[in-house]
This record gives sequence, C-alpha cells and structure tokens, in this order.
Amino acid sequence: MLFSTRAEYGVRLMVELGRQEDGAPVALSTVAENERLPLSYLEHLVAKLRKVGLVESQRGAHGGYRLGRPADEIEMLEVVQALEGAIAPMECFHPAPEGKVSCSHETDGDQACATKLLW
Amino acid sequence: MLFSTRAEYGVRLMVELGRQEDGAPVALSTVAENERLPLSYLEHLVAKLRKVGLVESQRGAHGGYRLGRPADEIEMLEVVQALEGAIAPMECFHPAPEGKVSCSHETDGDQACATKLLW
DNA sequence: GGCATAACCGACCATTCCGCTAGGATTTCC
DNA sequence: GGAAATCCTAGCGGAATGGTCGGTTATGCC
Repeated sequence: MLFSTRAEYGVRLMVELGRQEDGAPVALSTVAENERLPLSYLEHLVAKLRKVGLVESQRGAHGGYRLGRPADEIEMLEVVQALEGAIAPMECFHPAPEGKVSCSHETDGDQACATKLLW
Repeated sequence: MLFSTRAEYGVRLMVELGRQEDGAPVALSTVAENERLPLSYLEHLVAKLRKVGLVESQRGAHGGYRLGRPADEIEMLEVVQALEGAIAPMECFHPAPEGKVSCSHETDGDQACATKLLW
C-alpha cells in the first residue's frame, strides 16, 4: 500500500514501449492487451507521461506511443513521480547515507526529526 | 503522497515516548498536546502499535504508554509498517543493492520485472 | 474522398481509504 | 467513590483510486 496501481501500470507501460526496438510506435490497445490492463484507464496515465516528455505520441492510424528517450536513460523514479505526483514522504525519510531506510534515533536527531517538518 | 499522516504521527508519538527516560508512562493526552495532534485519532494509532508490541500500556489514572523496547532497538520501518499495513510496493522496488531506487532497465531485467508480479 | 484506426479530451461514477469525532466501557490510583 | 486514563466500536465527510463512457481530432490506406 505504498504505490498505487498507477505507478505499476505506468512502469509496465514504459517497459512495454521499451521492448519495441525499432522506432515504430506501439498502439495503446496492444499494450492494454498484452498487460491485461483497461485501455481507457491507460489513456489517462499515458497522458501524464506525455506531458513530462517521458513518451512521445503519434496520432492517427498506425500511430501509438514510443519512449521519449532511450530506455536506459529513464529512471523508474521519474515514471512514478510523473504519475503519483510529488513524492513527499516524511522529510526525515531520505534514504540514509548508507542506504538503509531508518533515521538516526538519537535524542538530538529526534529533536530535529520530530519537529522540523511542521514548525 | 507516499506516507500518510498515520506514519508521521506514529513516529512522532514514538519519539515523544522515547524522550521519557525513566520508566514512567506518558499519557496520550500530553503527547497530543505536545505534538498538536488530535487525541482521539492518536488512540487508534497507538492501539496498533500496542498490538505489535512496539509500545506498552498502563491503564488507569497516572497511566499511559511507554516504549516496548529500548529506543535504539526500534526501527522506523517497524513503526511505519505497523501503521501503514504491509508494505508491498511493486516487488521490483526493493532498494537496489547500491541503495539507489531504480530497478535495472535492461531487457532481461524488464522481462522479469513486468510479469513476475502477477503471473 | 472515405473509412478505419488511433490518439486525445472531459465528464462522470462507484468504491475505498484517510483523518477524525463520539460515546461509551473498563481499569487504576488517590 | 471519583477522577484519570486506557480501551473499544461505530460512524462520517471528504478526497483519492480505479475505472467507464462518449465524443472529438488527427492520420494512414484503399
């Protein structure tokens, strides 16, 4: 219950687009079919991705979507952010220096951690 | 939009309890006052924390709550999990080995990533 | 030109979750 | 006995989630 299906669908969508190696655009309907996702819902998601340039669109017959950038230049975080809105966890929840997800629970750290956010 | 206020309130609560160095329990009302949080809402949260043993309670007058374990043995993740429910982001969203939040976007990795979850 | 195809756009809708309140019951200390 | 506190259950308004639907526009192909 941390990421909604939007993020998941979005990633799936991007992955599906990334599979298409030649420049040909992929119709959203084939993505929906492949991933078993509701087409009309995907439309909304892909619209957001287009607005931030993560995908490009080609209208009309034989149109579709393709990645806006080479696949290996796209980070998953971007996709999630574009769909989920600004990610603002809890301020003290930046991945700690060593990569572990837990903030220092010493008295000083706490003082800062508990109050910094609001006042 | 990643963690709800539950997680935040819960952490604040735990921090507040952690401040009390002697074993005396802290009344929820004082926590609510200190942190400017609604008391009756905190009751629900602390109930969950109690069920998983993160806090202990003392009923009756001059009762209250104290940490179920020494403060430095409690990880923030535990608190969040207890309140937010099982954390099940997207399967491929485990913090990557190096600590960076992005899953390998190579064709093989994607194959696994996109389909592993559902089928 | 016409038609199928597909991206676009906006409104709506049911359900669930979030944050919170209310009211009471129970336990404990003085 | 009464105040102080935890405990428990029920509900509620608003927002977000996850969709659907209908229609409009653009484009390739016959």
